[in-house]
Amino acid sequence: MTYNLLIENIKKHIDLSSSEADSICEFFKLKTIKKKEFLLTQGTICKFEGFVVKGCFRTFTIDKKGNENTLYFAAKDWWLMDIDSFMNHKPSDLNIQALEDSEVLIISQKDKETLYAKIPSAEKLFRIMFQKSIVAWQRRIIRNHSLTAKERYNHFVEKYPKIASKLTDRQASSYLGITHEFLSKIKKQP
Amino acid sequence: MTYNLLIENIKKHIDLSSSEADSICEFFKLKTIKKKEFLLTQGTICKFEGFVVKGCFRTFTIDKKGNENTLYFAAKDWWLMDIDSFMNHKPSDLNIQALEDSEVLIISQKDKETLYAKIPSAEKLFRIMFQKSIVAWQRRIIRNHSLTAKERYNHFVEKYPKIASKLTDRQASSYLGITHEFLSKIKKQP
DNA sequence: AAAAAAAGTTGAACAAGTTCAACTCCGTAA
DNA sequence: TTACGGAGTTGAACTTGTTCAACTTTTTTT
Repeated sequence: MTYNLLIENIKKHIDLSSSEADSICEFFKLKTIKKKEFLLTQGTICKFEGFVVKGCFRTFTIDKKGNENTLYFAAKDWWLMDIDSFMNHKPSDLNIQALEDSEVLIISQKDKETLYAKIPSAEKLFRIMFQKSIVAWQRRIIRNHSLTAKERYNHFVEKYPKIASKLTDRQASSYLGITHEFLSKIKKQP
Repeated sequence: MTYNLLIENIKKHIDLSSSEADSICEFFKLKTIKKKEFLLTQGTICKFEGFVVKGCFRTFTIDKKGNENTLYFAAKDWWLMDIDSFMNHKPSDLNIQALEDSEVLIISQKDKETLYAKIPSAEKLFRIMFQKSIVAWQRRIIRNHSLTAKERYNHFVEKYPKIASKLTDRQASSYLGITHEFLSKIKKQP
């Protein structure tokens, strides 16, 4: 069953009775999406939170200079949303695009509120998930400031080999914050 | 009273009865710290979470190359901690140093657990605070990738004028991810 | 008030990363 | 099969930011 992955993911963060697990799962609906299609586009309001069960996504923004900037990739077992747009009901700065045929468990904004209200441990679950997420963002800032582009590339490939293997160089470079031409040159270095 | 600032801060995030507010405040103790003293040093475990009521702090790490890297500044009305060390009871990578004589409301690791257990809305409070924090970290990543050093400097000074005015150029540059020499050159540009 | 230490400035040489243009390679649509 | 568009590669010129060293100014310590 496709909900097992979600339950296992939740159990990494908090202890959960199986009845609670089932109640949580009831709020999520499976959504199928094809390669290159968008789950969210810049300018629209993000009305969902998603958990990837199959495939891979890229979350990126296009800045004033027209450059694509990838915030993160989300493969199987990752969560997915524009947290700012979702929380504040405001137009998103982000695009979320499927890199391959994918499946996501989706919970709507409204259902998320109900989930928090009805299942007390949900607050704790997401509080802990968000804490862990902050740690990851902080580490990325430090890496961006203290490592060279080549060191960042090596770190990325070592830490996320499965995701890295699915990407074009252009996609990887937009995550690392460099041009694709420079990534090409980096990869040739000894 | 010094707890008013904390209560007002909390009310920005969730609705709170005055009895709940008082209960939360009871967990926090005032700590005074002098300029240049450390609230946390790299290698020790962060056993507290803090809320600044007076003064200003700098949270930074020293990398393998010996460079200081500032993760954030925290002035009055800001929260302060090494979230990774606090959460996982592991040695911190961060230093937290007072930039001037300061006062912080401190809650211990243990009391934080008790707070979550005894006051149900605390989970929601910190869940929401962490959400907002993630948005800020994500925006900083995007800025680091899409803006030049000069643009990042201008943004910083415009967005946090009070903090910026308290800093030496060296401290500001270590936040922006550039050398202090280059910041000096940037500031002279027209 | 003097001395010491830390912070800021400047210039020259250098390294890291970008831009642009030309070319190649590959998958896929016609 | 062709041709077309997207992805990767490469080189030359360029821009951004670093390094190091010397110097000045400000702050802190004694």
